[in-house]
Amino acid sequence: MQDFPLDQILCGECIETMRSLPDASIDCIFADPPYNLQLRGELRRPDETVVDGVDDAWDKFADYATYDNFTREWLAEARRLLTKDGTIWVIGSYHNVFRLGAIMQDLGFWILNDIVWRKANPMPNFRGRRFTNAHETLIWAARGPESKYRFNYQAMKALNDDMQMRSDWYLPLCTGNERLRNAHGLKLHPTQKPESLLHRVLIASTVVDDIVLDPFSGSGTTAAMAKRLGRRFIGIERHPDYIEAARARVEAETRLSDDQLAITPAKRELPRIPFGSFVEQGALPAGTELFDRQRRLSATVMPDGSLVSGSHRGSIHKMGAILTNAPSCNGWTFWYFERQGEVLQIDILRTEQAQTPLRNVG
Amino acid sequence: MQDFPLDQILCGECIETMRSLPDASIDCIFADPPYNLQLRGELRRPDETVVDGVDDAWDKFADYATYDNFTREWLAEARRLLTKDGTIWVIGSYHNVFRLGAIMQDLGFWILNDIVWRKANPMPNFRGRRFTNAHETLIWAARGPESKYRFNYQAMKALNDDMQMRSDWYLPLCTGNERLRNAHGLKLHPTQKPESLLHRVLIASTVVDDIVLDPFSGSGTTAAMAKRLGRRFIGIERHPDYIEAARARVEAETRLSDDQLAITPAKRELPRIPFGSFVEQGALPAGTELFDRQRRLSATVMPDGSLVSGSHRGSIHKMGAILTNAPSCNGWTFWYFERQGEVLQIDILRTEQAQTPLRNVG
DNA sequence: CTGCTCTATGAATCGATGC
DNA sequence: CGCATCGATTCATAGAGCA
Repeated sequence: MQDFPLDQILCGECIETMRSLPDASIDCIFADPPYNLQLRGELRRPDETVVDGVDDAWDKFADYATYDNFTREWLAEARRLLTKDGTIWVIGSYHNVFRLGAIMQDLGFWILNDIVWRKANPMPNFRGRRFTNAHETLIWAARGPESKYRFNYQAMKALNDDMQMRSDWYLPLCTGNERLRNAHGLKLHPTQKPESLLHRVLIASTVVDDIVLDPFSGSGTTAAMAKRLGRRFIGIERHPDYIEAARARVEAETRLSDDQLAITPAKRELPRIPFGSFVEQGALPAGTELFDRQRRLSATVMPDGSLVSGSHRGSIHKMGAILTNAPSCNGWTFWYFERQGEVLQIDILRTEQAQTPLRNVG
Repeated sequence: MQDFPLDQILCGECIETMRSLPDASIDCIFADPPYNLQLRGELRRPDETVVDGVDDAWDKFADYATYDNFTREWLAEARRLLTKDGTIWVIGSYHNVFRLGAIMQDLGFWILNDIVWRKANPMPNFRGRRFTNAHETLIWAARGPESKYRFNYQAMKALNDDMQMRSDWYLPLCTGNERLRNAHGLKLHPTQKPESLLHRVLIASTVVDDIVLDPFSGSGTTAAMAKRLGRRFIGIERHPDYIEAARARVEAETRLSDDQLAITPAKRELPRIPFGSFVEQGALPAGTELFDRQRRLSATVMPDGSLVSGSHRGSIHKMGAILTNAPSCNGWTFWYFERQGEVLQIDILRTEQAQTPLRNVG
């Protein structure tokens, strides 16, 4: 893989260029494919040619078929490039998103969420004939149903005032200084995506040094945000104007420092501390009584870190499950103990330990 | 058309029963087809209670192809039944909505909007493995690109405090007293839709006496709201329990008077929470009498959130101004209503709401 | 009646690791 | 691969119950 084109915007056709990359080499894909259907009363094929004289149903179907074939081809390549546990984001509007989603399912992708980007400042509907088209849809999918995909749950929660991030995101359009412009001061690219959108996508589904591919790179928002957030990137784009602007944009971008890149870690990724170590260290000596929140159940701590209650003996988890007749139980949050007259959840021991330098484990 | 089954819930299979109806006989269709959820195991909340998921036989399909065939068949029938200028609403989630949309396009439907129903109180993601699935999608489509479809633009604008109604709608789930229950106090139907959703759909895309078809009638929300709003309806349902409950529900429903049903071109006004959203959600239902502090003036609430008094019609602000001969008026503090024998300023609705933010924007 | 706490529940594709 | 074990994880509402 010595010639793997990392941190570059490649010039070429999307499908052809993807074919030059090896299997299972990409951690995450963000794709903003052409919509190009039924705009301004004329239909366009993905290659930008105009479909003429289409007002019967057959021609329309023929045109959908052309779009579908193109879509199936690039999505199949995308799936080949993804690692086993990789995920893909595809953005679209009602013109094309239903075709995208159906083809993704047919190819074996496993949809995880559909995300609604609610635009803070959408263009109004000037003729008053429809609802203001105030959103676009992102499809987030794993390579397949068995993928152990990455989702930085705690980071998303932190981004949303410590509440679960929902599937509807309220973000402004890309305007003002963020919008790339040509020499005439006109917008360089018709559909430049806001950096905030890519920020959330990358923070949610990738980690530092992951490789991110954008097969329709355009103005380079994905590449720029990947660089800023310490991810590696590959962009594919065929228009020289866009490539030139995107390369300059990436060049001007600065990678944040490692400190700045740290996100709220998932608890399951923190070092595991066995309950027994607190018994060993005397924080919770053998013989201590534990009880549940309502103080209806109790158990005694044994020297090996197991609990005993009546004729039952087992781990903090197993004993919680047995005594409540539940299939499973998180003992850390189920059991309480008393310290200096205060009733405390045993999970507090792990929290306290994480803050003190005294660490024999992990 | 003498045997045309108006204002009835028909018992039968969806496709077969639709075949018995004549071409071009329906003005508007609302369809809530099976979602093909593909749930695998049991899901528990963090407190170990079990989530009552959708495990009914009607939602199980062998594979995508089977689901697609079913979808293509009923949608083809739906298109045959629609008048030339008729429109259809189809609701779904990411499990099925992409297949619905693509097949609709293939059949010749012309998508007008995709509407996002943002749920005010969705079920959280209990395992922290995805974004909270906090919305469902409605596809609104005309029979074809040449349809001169109906869109009550001014009514929608009036419902949204005189700003264009956007494609993202924020509405609560169907819970509490609105939810139909069986003899055991359990929910009768696993997916009963809120009345506020159908209220907005019908006010947006139909007029009084239009014929509305719901091929998956279920608990009868479409039929009930059609009756209340003076539309004619046909429901199709195959489960006897649902039919029985829906018929009783429709029977108990009252049609609003013609005065209350006239929707209007409204004028201007601004603020944060649209007055109309309280009408939609039933906090201040259409037909409610409002009056001023001294109870000298009064006006009636219309389904689109406007007020009518004598020959005057307008927003809560405009009507306050007109009736007092003032240049302007803050309708929120001018109008009062009665609730459980208590006289309350309508502004209290916003105060109550502030604790549970209900807005279409922001 | 009031105000507070407690409980129930909603269209849900909802583990990871080690033996 | 199967199986056992560890242990991570929830938000908005409505309504009941209680003081």
